Amino acid sequence: MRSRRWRVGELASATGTTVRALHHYEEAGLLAAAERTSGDHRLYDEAGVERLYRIRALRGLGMSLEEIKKAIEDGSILADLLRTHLNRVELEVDRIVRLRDRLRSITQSGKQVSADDLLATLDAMSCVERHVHARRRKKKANDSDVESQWRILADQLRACMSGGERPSSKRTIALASQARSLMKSFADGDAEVLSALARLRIADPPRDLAGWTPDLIRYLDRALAALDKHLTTKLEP
Amino acid sequence: MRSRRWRVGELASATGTTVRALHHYEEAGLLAAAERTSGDHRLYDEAGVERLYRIRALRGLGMSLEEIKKAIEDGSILADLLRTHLNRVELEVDRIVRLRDRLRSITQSGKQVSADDLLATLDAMSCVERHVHARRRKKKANDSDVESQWRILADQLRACMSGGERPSSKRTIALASQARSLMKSFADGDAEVLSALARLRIADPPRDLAGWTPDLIRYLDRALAALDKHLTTKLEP
DNA sequence: ATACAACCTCACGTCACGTGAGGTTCAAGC
DNA sequence: GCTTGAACCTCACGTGACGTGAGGTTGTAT
Repeated sequence: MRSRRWRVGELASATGTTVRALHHYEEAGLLAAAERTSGDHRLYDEAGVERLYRIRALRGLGMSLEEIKKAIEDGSILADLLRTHLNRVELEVDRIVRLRDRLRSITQSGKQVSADDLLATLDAMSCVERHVHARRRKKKANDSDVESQWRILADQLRACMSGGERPSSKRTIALASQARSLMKSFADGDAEVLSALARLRIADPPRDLAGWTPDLIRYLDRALAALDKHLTTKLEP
Repeated sequence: MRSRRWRVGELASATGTTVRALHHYEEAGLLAAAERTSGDHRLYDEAGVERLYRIRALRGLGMSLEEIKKAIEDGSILADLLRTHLNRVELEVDRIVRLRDRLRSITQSGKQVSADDLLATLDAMSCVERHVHARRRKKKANDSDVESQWRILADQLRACMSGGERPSSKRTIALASQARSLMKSFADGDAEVLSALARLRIADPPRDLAGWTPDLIRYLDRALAALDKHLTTKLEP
């Protein structure tokens, strides 16, 4: 029972990547060939194809290769990643359609193009590019600050949970709001994708920080839901 | 009559770019502030906003900053660039909708995801990213080869034009086909955008190559149109 | 005067590859 | 078996559009 195999050029061409990228992923410890021929040619299998999809999807979500490396060993379910990816693509469709509509309106109006038109167009353009920005912002700056904030937040949230406070209590909601702020700084405001990433245990809160146990994360999820409900109620026009 | 002014941070924030990028564009000779305050703060005007739009739109079309610098001094009409940009965005909408539809179909099917599904998804993903690839491919490799090919092609096409051949003659169409191949290698197959870029005198054929006069470019345009008509007639099922 | 945000220039660093060099392997055709 | 050319290998320098931080000045509000 010999399963399918792809040489590096075949895989690159079938997936629209490059041989160089596949080499690079192997060097980076992300994706090794299933085997080598006697002549040392790489042969990838179906598991490799799936792994390549994971790599490229997570990269599209703004993660660096180093982060992808960590995330990809999680044994997360492919279907979850597909859903997260789809959510992200839906957002991108919305953004680019918005830009298209703006450009259509400008080019069809026959009037002189105003500076405000161009400013708004430029802003829409940067929204389309936003995922690239998010990737590049993931630098070391203030990592220790962010980590200590997460740790403090975990302590406070655990006190609420241990003390039997409902996720919708005033205090818990305030902490959830803080958590949201921290999370926003990671993924540039895409709250919906963020919560999906959190479920994938990829995004903040960092998994390797003491205190952020699965039950605490679930508690935070419920607090975030309560926060959303609270905000919706409060903001009804 | 004092027109509007933006400080660098205001412009960056209104357009979704960064202060650093605006600094960089100034260094690169792409976009200078209209004036400076007594404290040396930059002040941009409406012409600067327009120029920033041009820069970002051309960058989105895959050009390097150096190429943008050349292109932007052409005195081309803003409306033409807006149209070209819109054409490009329409293509991008198509591509990302295709990817979204594929992801929807996979996540909703409830069946095991096959390697072929993933291969096709990865390919669709790379189509979405295609403009980034085109930018990165503009390297020195084979520039002299490409230039000589363009030169030879110009000579041959001029012979047809001077000899009074219609753009739809067999020989002219064959040359147009060759031109299309050369153009494809530049912009990764986006023929529609390519012809728009050619009209903007941005893309190939290179403007600084002897022989590619405006009348010859117009002749090529007509030959390309005749080629398209010829192909459509030939390929009718 | 003080405080803080926004600004200035300078300059090293980034990251996911691109590119080319120099060589080997593979497969098809004769 | 030999030849040819495409596909493959490893190695390693280079890339480009900024990101980031340092150290200082300017502008505005209190």
